[in-house]
Amino acid sequence: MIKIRLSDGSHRDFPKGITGWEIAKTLSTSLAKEAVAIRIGEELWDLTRPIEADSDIEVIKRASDVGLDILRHDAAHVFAEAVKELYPETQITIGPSIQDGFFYDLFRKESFTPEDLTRIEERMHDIVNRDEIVTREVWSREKAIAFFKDLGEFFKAEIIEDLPGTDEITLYRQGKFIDLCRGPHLPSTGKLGHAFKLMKLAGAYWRGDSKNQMLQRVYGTAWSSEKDLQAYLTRLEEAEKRDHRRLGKEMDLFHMQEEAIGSVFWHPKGWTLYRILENYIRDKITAEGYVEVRTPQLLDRSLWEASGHWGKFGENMFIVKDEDKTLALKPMSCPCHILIFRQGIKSYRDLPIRMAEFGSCIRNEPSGALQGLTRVRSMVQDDAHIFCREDQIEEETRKFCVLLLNVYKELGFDELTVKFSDRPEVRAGDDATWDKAEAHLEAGARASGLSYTLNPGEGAFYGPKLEFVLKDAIGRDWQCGTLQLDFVLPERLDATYIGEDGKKYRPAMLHRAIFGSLERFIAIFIEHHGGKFPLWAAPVQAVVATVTQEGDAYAQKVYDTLKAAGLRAEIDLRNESIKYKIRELSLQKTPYILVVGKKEALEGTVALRKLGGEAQEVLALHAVIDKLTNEAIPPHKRPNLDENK
RNA sequence: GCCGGAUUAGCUCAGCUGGUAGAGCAACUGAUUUGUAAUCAGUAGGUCGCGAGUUCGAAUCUUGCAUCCGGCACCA
Repeated sequence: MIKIRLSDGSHRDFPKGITGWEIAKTLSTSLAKEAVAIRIGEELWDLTRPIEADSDIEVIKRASDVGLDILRHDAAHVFAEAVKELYPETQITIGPSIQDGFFYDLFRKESFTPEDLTRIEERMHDIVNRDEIVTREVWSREKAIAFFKDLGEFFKAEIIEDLPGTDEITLYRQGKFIDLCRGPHLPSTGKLGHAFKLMKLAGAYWRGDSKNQMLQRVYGTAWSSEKDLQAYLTRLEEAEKRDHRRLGKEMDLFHMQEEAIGSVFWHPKGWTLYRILENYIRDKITAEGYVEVRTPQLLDRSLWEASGHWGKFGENMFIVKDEDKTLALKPMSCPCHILIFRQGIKSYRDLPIRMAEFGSCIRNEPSGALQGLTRVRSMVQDDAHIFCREDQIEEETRKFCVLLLNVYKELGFDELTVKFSDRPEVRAGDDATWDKAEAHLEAGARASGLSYTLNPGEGAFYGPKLEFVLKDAIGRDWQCGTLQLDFVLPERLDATYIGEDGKKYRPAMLHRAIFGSLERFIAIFIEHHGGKFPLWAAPVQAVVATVTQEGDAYAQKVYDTLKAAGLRAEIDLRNESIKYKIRELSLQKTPYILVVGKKEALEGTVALRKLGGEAQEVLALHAVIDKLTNEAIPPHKRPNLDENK
């Protein structure tokens, strides 16, 4: 007999060699049904693997995070089995579980078509129905390598060859299919169920390296129940409805076209939104002691060579020839800000200097990277560089973090994660400089009280960075803000200040942005709100709509009053039914519709209808103005009741 | 840049195996003067992304290019 301690703390004795599944069955039949694996100590085991010694175990249920992960991995195996049955000439490579599902990378001369995916998916359902027993086998490394080479699975053989350490590897067999895998897996393919779907076909490089062979990647989604699968598909549809490219067109905010790929044509409403957000952030940084500058867009090659950008990003810069000169469109503003800093002599008393610019930057992004407003070639950064003494780094870092958190919160983003990215392989500056920079930035991050995760090797070429990732209304992560500590550029471009002792010193430079690029941030802002902007940011805040032409004169008066109160209003006098106008204006996501007819004209009132609201409110005109102007105050100009105490 | 898919009226889309283009909405004109998410009727609108080829004949087949979409790689 062996002693098993369960996750609720209770102990039970079981015969040696009992399996996790058998234990689950003794606990309850429903638990056994839900079980997909067990956790034994730190390891995850198959349900059918015999337990030989005293252990702590926990039954993993299919709907749990770990359970789903296992389920999705099983889906990947069933997928691979289906592929090998239908297209035996295919080599299978890796097939991990990922968020919401799994993928599998395949190598085959012919391309898979969407029709092939349908066929494969059908076969997957067959395999689940066959309920093939899944067994775990332990092989020697040599045997496994030889086996896969013999099968013609050269990618698999290469994976095994590169596995570190152990001489033994595990394989899982189901039906005629056998795959390398650490496991655990479900006891049989039937346990997977049918809540999966193949989603898309894509290309992916072998081992993630663009120098390698391109493989065919198939993405699938898999869930513990049909209901969860449906919920997921519904979530995708909802995400599609708030896609900024779609809303940009529907709400007439902007467009893009072939003649200017990667650049935006802002329409009046979109540009209004743009200016609102730009002015908002301008107000915020001005209050924090930033000064704003504007620097050139076309700069000589020699500057970019000196800064190091030419060497690292030369290929991604647009070059302009002028007689015997070579100029580049600026891809970023930092060298320019150093050039301003260098004008005149700076004293230690002048620091910190927080120099901001809404810098128009142009980068030749790879064509395949372009994506709506989120990845463009022509963008504006809410960029600023803080020149400071070494002993000011911590405080400046802390201040920036506070500002950034406040901005995100005011704009409706409540959840934030932070990543600390340290030195990349290809970098400028010596190791001692990097040691110092990383230590300072970490201290600053700690001083701000933020918790962060390490993102190794992802720093900029001139310094380590903090990356701020916000979560939108439907749970997607977006990296927007950044704070980068740089000792390298001030050195390369020779920025100095005079210290207390009259000697020259190098300032430290903090590169920082809250939005990142205005274009990208606006895309996120649109998607986060699904086009239903808070009143202060809505390009059109209110539309006066008449019931009949009898109301025209009064409607005009209401409209004039709104405009005089500084509201962004429009008027709809068209000869259409009020039903029609409301429908159209609602689809345009107009925050407020002010319906006026004969009755309102007589009484000097307005029937106020809020977007998304069922009921309307009949108010006196002045009351409507009060209500709207009050609601339209931007968050940073709103009196903060907590602080007024 | 790489892999796959798409590109038809202002928008959303239909057009099977090749016989030379269609709907809804929008626009325009007229009627209607309407009370909270589509009033009715009529009119007009397209070298089917661009170029080449096959064919008696190409939106449809082949091919090159461009852009977009989904990934991969990249992201100062």
